[in-house]
Amino acid sequence: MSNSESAKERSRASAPIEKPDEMASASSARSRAARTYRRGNDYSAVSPAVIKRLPRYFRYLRELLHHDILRISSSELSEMMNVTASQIRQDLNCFGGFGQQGYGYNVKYLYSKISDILGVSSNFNAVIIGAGNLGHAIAGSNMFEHRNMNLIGIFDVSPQVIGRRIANYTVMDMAELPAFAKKRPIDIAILTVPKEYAQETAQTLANIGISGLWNFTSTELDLKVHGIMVENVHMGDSLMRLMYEINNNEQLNET
Amino acid sequence: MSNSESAKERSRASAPIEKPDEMASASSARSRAARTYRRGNDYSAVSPAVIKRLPRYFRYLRELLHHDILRISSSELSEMMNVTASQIRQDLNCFGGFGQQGYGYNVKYLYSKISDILGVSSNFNAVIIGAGNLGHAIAGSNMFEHRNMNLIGIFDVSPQVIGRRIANYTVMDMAELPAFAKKRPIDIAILTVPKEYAQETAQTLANIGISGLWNFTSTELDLKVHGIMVENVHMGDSLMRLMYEINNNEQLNET
DNA sequence: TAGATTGTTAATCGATTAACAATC
DNA sequence: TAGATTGTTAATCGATTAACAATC
Repeated sequence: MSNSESAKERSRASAPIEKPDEMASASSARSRAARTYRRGNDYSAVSPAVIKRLPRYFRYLRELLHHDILRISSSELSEMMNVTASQIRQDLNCFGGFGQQGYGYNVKYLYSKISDILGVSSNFNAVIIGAGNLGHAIAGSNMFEHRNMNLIGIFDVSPQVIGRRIANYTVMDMAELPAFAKKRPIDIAILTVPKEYAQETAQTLANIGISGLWNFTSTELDLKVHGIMVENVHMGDSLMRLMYEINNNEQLNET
Repeated sequence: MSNSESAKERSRASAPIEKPDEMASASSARSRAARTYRRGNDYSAVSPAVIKRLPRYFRYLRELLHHDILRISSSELSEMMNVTASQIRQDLNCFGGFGQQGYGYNVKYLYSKISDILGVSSNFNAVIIGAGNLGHAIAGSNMFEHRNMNLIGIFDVSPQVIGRRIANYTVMDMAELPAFAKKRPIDIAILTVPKEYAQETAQTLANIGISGLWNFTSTELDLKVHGIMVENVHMGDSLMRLMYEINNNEQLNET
C-alpha cells in the first residue's frame, strides 16, 4: 500500500465534500430474519461480472480505512488493485454516483455504500451444519463479525461431537434443528458435511426455510426451486486451477 | 443424475470406439519437483473463461464414471451441467478433438484427458503452512489423493502446536522449512496463517523456491515477480456474494 | 478560475451461442 | 447407408476499455 501515500497525505487536507455517514445507521441488533430490515434498491440489471468484483472492492476499501486513507481516485485505486480506472468507475456507477468530479471518492462513504449493497447491514443469522474440522475452522474465524453476521448455532449428527464445545458454541443435534429454527430464524446455512450427506441435508435445510446455503461440499445442489440461493466454495476446483497454472506457466518460462 | 439413465443404458452396448486408456500411464511414484515429468502441450492461447470451467468438467466426469456411464453426448452433459452443448464442444475443442461424430464422448478417455490438462499426473508435493483449524481441515481432507498430490509436511511457528500430531503428520517448526525443502522439493505451499503473517511467510516460501501458492488468507500476494502462481480462495468474498444474492433475489420475489 | 477527476457514451475486445458441414 | 453428433465457422451477445464532456 506504499503507492498510496500521496492519497494519505492529501486526505489530511480539508475534504471538499462531507457526504453523510451512513455507517452509523447501518447496523441493528435484530436479525434480518426477524423482518426488520429496510428494503434496498433493485440491482437486478447489474451484470454478474460487476457483482463478482464487489467483495474485492470491499476488502480494499476496508484496508484503505485501516491505513487512514480517506480519499482516493479511480486511478490510484486502479494501480493498487491492478485493474483499469475505467472499470472501477463503470462498476461503481452501476449503483449510483459515489464520487465527485475533480476530487475522487470519499473512502468512508464508498465503503459504507459497498457494504450496504453487499448486505452487511442485513444482520443475517447463520448456522454451521457439520462440526468437523472445516466447520470448526469456520466457526473460529472472524468471518462473521466483519460482516455483521450472527453465528447462532452449530449442528451435527454424530453422537461423538454433539455436546462438544467448539469456539464458544455447544454442538447441537441435527434432530433439534427444526425446533431451533422456529425459535430463531435462520437465514444462512453453512454446509460442511461429508459429500455423501450433502443432498439430504440440503433438503432438510430447504424445509426449515433458509434463504441461502453456503456450500463447502463438492456436490452441486440445486435449490433454486425453493428460492434458496446457493454459493459454492469448491475448494478442490481452486486447487486444480492452481495445478493447471503451475504446469502451463512453467512451460512458458522454459520455452 | 437421474436424467442420464439413457446414457447409462446405451453405454452397456458395445462402444464403437476404443480409445487408448491413458489413465494407467498417468501416475508416477516420484514427484514432479524431482523433474521427472513429461512436458505437456502449450495451452497459453486458451481463454481464461474456458480454463476456469475445466475443474467442473473434471468433477462431473468423475461422477459419471462412478455411475458406470462410459459414454456421453455434449447435449446430455449440457443438460446435466446446466450449460449449452455448444459451450461444451467449444471448450473441449480448445485442447483437441476428444469426441467422435455420431457417437459422443468416451467418458473414461475424456476424464483422463481433462485430468492430464489440469495436471493430475504432475505428482505435486505440497506443504501446509499454518496448523490452525483450517490447516487441520485441509490436511484431513481427501483433496490430495483425488488429485495425485502428496502432502509432505505441515509447518507452524507456534511452540504450542509444533510437535502435535495432525492427520498423521507431525507439525514441524517453520524454522526447519528451508532445510526440509532442500531434501524434499516443494511444489505447492498451502497458506493458512493469520492475515498479518501472510506477506512475510509468502516471502519465505518464495525464497525456498515453490512453484505455486494456494492462498487462504484474505490478503492478496503478488509473487509473479518470482514466477510463482498464486491462487486465492477468498472464502469471505464468497460469503459476501451469497449475502448479496439473498438480498437481491428476495426483493425480486417480493415485488 | 483552472485543474482534476468523475460519469457516461462509443469503440473494442472477448466469450457465448447458433448453425451446419464433416464424418463416424 | 442413414442417423447422430461432433468440430468449426459465423453471428450474437456481454464485458472491458478508451475517450471526453460534464462538473466539482
